[in-house]
Amino acid sequence: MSTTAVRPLRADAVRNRALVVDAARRLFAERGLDVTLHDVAEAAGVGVGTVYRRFPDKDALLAGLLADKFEALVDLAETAGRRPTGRDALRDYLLGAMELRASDRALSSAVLRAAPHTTETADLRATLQHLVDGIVDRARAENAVREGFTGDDVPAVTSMIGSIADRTREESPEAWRRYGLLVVDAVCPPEGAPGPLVGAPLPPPGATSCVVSPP
Amino acid sequence: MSTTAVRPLRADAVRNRALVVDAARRLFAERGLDVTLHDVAEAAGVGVGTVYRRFPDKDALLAGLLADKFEALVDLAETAGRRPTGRDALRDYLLGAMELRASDRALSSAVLRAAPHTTETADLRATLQHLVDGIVDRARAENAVREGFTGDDVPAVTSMIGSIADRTREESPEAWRRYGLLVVDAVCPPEGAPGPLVGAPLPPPGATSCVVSPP
Amino acid sequence: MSTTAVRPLRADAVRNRALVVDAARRLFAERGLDVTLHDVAEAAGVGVGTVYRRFPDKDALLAGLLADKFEALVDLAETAGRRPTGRDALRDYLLGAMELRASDRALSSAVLRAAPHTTETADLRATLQHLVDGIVDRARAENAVREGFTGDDVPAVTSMIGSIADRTREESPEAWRRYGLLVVDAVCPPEGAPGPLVGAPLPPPGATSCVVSPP
Amino acid sequence: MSTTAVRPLRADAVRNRALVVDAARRLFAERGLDVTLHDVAEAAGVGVGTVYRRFPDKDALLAGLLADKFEALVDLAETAGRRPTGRDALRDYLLGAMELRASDRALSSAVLRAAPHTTETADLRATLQHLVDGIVDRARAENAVREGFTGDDVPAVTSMIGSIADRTREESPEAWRRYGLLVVDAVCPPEGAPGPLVGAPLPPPGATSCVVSPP
DNA sequence: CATGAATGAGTCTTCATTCAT
DNA sequence: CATGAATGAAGACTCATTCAT
Repeated sequence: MSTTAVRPLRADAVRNRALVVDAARRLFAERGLDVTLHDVAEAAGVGVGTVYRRFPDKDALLAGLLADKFEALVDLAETAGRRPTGRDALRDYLLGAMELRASDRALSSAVLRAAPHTTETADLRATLQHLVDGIVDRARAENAVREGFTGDDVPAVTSMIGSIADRTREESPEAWRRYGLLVVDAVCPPEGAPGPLVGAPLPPPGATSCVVSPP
Repeated sequence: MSTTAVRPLRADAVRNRALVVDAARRLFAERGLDVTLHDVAEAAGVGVGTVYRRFPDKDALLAGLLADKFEALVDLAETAGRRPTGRDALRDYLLGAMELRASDRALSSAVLRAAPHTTETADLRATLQHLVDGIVDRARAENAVREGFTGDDVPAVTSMIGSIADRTREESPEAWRRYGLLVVDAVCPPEGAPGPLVGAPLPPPGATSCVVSPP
Repeated sequence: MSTTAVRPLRADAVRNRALVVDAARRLFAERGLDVTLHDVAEAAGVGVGTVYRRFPDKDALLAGLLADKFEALVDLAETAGRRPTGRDALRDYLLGAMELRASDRALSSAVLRAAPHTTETADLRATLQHLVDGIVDRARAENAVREGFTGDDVPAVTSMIGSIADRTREESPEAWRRYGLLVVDAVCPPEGAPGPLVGAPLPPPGATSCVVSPP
Repeated sequence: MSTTAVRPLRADAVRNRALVVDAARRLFAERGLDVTLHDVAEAAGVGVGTVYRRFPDKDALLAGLLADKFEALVDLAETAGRRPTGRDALRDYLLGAMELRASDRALSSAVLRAAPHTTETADLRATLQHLVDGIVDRARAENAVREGFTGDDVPAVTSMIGSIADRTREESPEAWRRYGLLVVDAVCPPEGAPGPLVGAPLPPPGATSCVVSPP
């Protein structure tokens, strides 16, 4: 009846789940989807069995992380939504979402998989979509959006940038911004004329040297 | 695969090599990098050993496919370069490159890896880069390019779209065009004002139903 | 296998580890280093994975077996060391070591490899060397040793005989004794004059018939 | 009718066979039995098929090398047999045979296998055995041989030393002499009292440092 | 005859997942 | 409930041997 835990075991479970999720987030972000669940378990300081008790399989674990990300996106959408203009709100949200996506290597891979979508994420998705639609609608009302662009396009442009980030995370973790801004400008142009691209082009894949920023 | 063979392969070897390459291209395009070389061999109708005879390892095979793609890109750049205006040339090339990239799932993954870059691909890359730089320069001379954009940015924007294509190849193989055009417009705006986005937003990842194009 | 386990293995793990070690010892002894770990696993009645769980790779497994043998040698050296004369102690040890070595085909091969020497075996080696040096020193004090022979020569003469045993284990498992005694006599002559060689010459390699002992 | 080759093909064949045998001898001696027949073929400058045309399989090739060695041993036995005393003849032969054996890593491995004995080697073996028996008999007549030792024991003691040589070829290619002489002295003592062992004990297997010779 | 292309069984090793303790 | 031991299906790669050119 009360909200205090009647069964202490539940508390342990919660703690363990958190440990696993934290470890998984860290490892997946660092090393991508190739981490084994043994690695996750070890990093979390629990046995593999415990991981499997909390998450039926690897995909479920990814879904859990995904849920976390959706929460962060919801927060972001709420914050961005408070900007006075729709344009700023949309630009803030897009860049913020790209940033989140860029900070986590596993996310794109996870998104590609069919399985990881649970009811938990479904609910969060719905909430998020609603908020984002609102933001896009406001910006459109200000004539600040490329014609035809809708809230449903947002994940696509975000994940596009994520793929760039995945490729460059090691050498220049901020390289994605150049293309992120390009896309944001294309979707929702800034107030004045867009300036030159920021940052430097990506070193062509396979090149070992890093190109320096042009003057 | 290459015109620079040191010694002409025997007739049957050539045929088998082609079989392997074709099978590999098809399987990699369909199923990504996870295909085993056994699968490739089987699809090609040869033994695994034959695959390993032609390509020391999996990466070498990917490098071979990559070389093919680079050749196609070089062709594309040459064709596009013949357009009267730099603007058209650049837009043609970008869309064409996206198209090529979209048609082959393995390509992006291969590009991410360090190994598959051989001298063969390196040479092709250099040629390609030269052609593309020329195209971008022409377009810039016409003031048709987003300020700051260079030839080195081309692979990045192409691969960005490729990642979209990878996600949607199954359900709607042309979905990438919506975002491809968005990006092309951002890099090199069309003559008049850009119209509305083409196609429909992506079905949000995880959704099972396929959204139909709005009227 | 070792008394220095950092953390006691679970009961079933201990049992399985023993099964693996036993099977490995048997198979390696019978068929040399060419047994696969699948064979070992099957003979032990466990899955391959279990073998790999206990021993990171094949060399580690060999190192484990080696450790066992070193323990046996240490025991032997202790027992032999209790003989009243250094001469008897040394002769006992040499023959005993040859006997151990002759009973296990994998041992020589394992010794040839660089990898299988772990800290565990290193410690045992040190102990063993100390004991053997003591025995040799005692025998030398009695003037019972070939001039120049040291404790460091012991492994060499033992392995020499082992190579003979490897070749003859199938047809006449005791054939090595003839040469073992020859060498022991050379290193540490018996009290009186050495008698005739024991046993019969080896059937020349390649001969199919087995030579019988001369009267 | 004449001894000049009527069929030039035969000449080619002989040349190729020699190329293969030379390459094989070199590679097997250097790297042991693990060399592939591709390596042999390449080193010989011929195709694999040619190797298989000359030698039905790997074992047959080894048998061929073995035949070479037997020829060398026959030469050696003839030379040694010319020494005035049986003692010197036997000691010469034993040491010489050990030397031959020590110079070739593949030999011991080959001897262990059942297959490689062909009629060619069988004949050579017989010749050799006859010569060696003669040498041993002469030495025995001089009372210069350990009682019970026969010509049939010669291969055993030689191969014993070979196993030592195999283990030490890399680091100290002459290390086997210490034990070779020990065994020769045991079989056929020198005129006076045997002096101290020559050379230094083997570094215990697994040790990285090389023990220096005692004063 | 020589060549080297093709074969495919066999080797080692990894890892997602299950289940006894 | 937590643990980590056990499982075994793959996967990448090798190489002795055969056979088409």
